[in-house]
Amino acid sequence: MTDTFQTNQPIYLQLVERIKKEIMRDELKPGDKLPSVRELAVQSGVNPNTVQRTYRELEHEKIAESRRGQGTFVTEDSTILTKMRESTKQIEIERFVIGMKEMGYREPEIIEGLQTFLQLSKRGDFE
Amino acid sequence: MTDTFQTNQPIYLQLVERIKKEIMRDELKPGDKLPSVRELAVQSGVNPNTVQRTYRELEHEKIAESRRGQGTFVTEDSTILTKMRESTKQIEIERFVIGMKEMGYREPEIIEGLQTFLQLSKRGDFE
Amino acid sequence: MTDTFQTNQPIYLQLVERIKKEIMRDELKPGDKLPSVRELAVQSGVNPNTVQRTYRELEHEKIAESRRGQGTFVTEDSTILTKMRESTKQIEIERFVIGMKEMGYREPEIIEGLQTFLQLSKRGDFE
Amino acid sequence: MTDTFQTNQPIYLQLVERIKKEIMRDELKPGDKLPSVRELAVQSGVNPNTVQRTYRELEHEKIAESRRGQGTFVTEDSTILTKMRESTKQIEIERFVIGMKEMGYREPEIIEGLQTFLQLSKRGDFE
DNA sequence: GTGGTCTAGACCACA
DNA sequence: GTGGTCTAGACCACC
Repeated sequence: MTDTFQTNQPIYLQLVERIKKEIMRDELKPGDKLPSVRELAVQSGVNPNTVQRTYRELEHEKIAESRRGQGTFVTEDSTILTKMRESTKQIEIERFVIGMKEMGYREPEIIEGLQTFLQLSKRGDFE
Repeated sequence: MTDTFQTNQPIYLQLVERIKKEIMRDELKPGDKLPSVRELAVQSGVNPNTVQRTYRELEHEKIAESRRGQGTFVTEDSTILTKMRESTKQIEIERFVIGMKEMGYREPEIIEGLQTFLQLSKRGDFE
Repeated sequence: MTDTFQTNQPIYLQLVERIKKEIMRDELKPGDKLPSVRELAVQSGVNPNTVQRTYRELEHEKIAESRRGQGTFVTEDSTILTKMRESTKQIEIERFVIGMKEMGYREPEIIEGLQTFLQLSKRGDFE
Repeated sequence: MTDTFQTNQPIYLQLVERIKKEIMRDELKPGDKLPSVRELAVQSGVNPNTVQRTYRELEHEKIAESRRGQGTFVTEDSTILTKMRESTKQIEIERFVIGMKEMGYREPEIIEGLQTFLQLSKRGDFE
């Protein structure tokens, strides 16, 4: 099954994001084995080098750990993972609020806009 | 005065964003003249080519128009500008919500997180 | 001029080390431009991708900064560089002492062995 | 009891180092029997193949010898062991000094840095 | 089987 | 010209 990727962001970063989110959603837990480089490459319709780079990036961020001859694993250190989830949340919120304010919206408008959107999306497109 | 730019996003896009936001905040109004390419280039400490590309992009989105020998101007057509403001808002909200949900947060948590952040930022760091 | 590399360590890391040491010896100063990827590749007789990886690693450690279309530069932030020099020194010393102690040497023997070596190397092989 | 290993160096080499150091500290003496492959494997939480390779390496360096059906033993030839101790010491010292010089430190600074470190570690963290 | 490195060569985006 | 990404394919080291 070949995945689809956006063109504006590097594939390896899109893979990083995807895996991070799987971790944050608890679909991947501390110590879990990630698919092998070659396996994910085939799965995603991507060159193994690209997956390597993905895993290397995750390792650099201490989110995963590669053991030669064994595989790549989600870190056992769950505090790193909860920190990641929390900081990603904060960054996401901050970016959103600052963006909205730079567009001239004030706080009540921001909250209202958000709630309106949530209402609409409830009976509609996605969960 | 040299501005600072992020390294991960093209400078010309950062300039586009900046100008769009000035328009959305009504600091630039329909028909207003933008600085000349050379002027903005010097001001921002950027290559004139980069500013050229910025203006080209704004033109392409019908937000600005160049008049030969006169300069570049914010479009007179204010409906385009209000549309832009509205759609940017929607996109921003949608991206935020989807991002949060992909991290496993549910709607009440999203709203709560946002309000907590607004509370904290009220007595604090930035406006 | 093709360089020679050891076989036990990846080339890209050997390049990283070399550049770090040039910085620590003040042969490269804050803000200096590094050779272009392609240039260093030719100089070192190595594939450009390998140099890319070198620069990417340096960037990850905040020691260098790449600007697309312009080049790769030693960071302007000299505190990072002095910190690097100091911590590398400490690590080197610690690794040495621990290694010697694990071999059963005691402190006076370590210092004596070092001084003997320095004496010998003074009238001899290298500076 | 599972040991911990660094990820950047092969496990079998880390085991080699560990055993060599036990010999150099006289905790293992000429003729002593090393643990069986299976025993060390379980002890260290490592694949038996990896221990095999460790012993093969030690044999190759003439530091240990395997006797079919009996086990693996530290060599009786104590001259090999003293030579190893001496050459390892020299290599360690040389690597240290060269490293420091490549960082731009001069001889007096090297000695001073070392002594400072020894002072600090005396009243402190480890023996 | 696993991950890690490297090359050759292509194409893109930016300044 | 600069850096950045990706592919194809090879070879190595480890478990």
